[in-house]
Amino acid sequence: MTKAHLSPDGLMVLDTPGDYHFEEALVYLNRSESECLHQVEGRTVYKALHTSGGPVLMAIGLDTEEARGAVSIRFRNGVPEPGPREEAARYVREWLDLDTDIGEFLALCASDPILAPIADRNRGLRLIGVPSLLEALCWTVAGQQINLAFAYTLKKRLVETYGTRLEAEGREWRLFPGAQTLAALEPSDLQALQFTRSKSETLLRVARLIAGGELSKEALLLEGMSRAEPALTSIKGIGPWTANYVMMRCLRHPDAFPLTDVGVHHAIRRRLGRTEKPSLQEVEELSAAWSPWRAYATFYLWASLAQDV
DNA sequence: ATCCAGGCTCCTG
DNA sequence: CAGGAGCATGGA
Repeated sequence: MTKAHLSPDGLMVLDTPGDYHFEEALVYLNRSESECLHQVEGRTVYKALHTSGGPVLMAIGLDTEEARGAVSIRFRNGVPEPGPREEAARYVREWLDLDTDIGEFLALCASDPILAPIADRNRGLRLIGVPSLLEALCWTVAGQQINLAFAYTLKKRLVETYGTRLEAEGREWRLFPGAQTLAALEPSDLQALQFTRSKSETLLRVARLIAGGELSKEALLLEGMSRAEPALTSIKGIGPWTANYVMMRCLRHPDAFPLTDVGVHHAIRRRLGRTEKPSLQEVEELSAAWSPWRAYATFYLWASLAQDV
């Protein structure tokens, strides 16, 4: 990965894998009308981000005319200093998964009866992440045992009530609330947004751990994935599904696997042409063949849910 | 209306 | 330890 630099006209072009599947990345990013932390317009994704130099608004191009075959960034509320610029570029690289060689995964898919047709149709799709640990945990806890539409509604309420905003281009852009802000709340504040009592307590627990420095992405990554899972599930309200979801989308462990995920079960059922969902034991057996790429298998299965494969 | 949704905790037996 | 109820609400 080479260092991204700013062209004289203000465009930052990021090295992008030659096989990157821009279209499906855009489809995934644009899957909910209620998404409030970024907005897709054509091949451009607008996203506000906190940096050490303050919030920035990015227009992120995915294979646009001004940067074919690449991901590019144009800053829309003033050009930040080199430091914050690099932070923004790093965020985008991680978010859009620009640095993973998925050759091995695709080879594995080729001989897998469940994944082969999905990989065929989505070849080159990368795992869109959630780089912020707080945001990833909040999103995942919010999404426990409810449909995705309602999960987006909850997230939107949380962001609109407690998040920060950035004014640019004549409108307001939302940023996820900071850990300190959430840590100062009471469970009833979140219950008012229709989080369940249990989810409210879990979110505040997580926010306080992060705000107090007892839980951090850096430490989890440093300790390694075999310790990250028990570290996460030791937090009340965070079970194996949530831990693996976060390991998959935030910690970027390529083999994380949310075994009990109903989306995964549904996708497998469809691929097998069944009417009944597979048993957990069957999911375990099938997914064993996807190791050490089970997180990518999961993401591809999710993508297939919105498609006719 | 009824069932299920990108689960987790707690309580049985 | 495995199995099941309760949670709490929105969509289809």
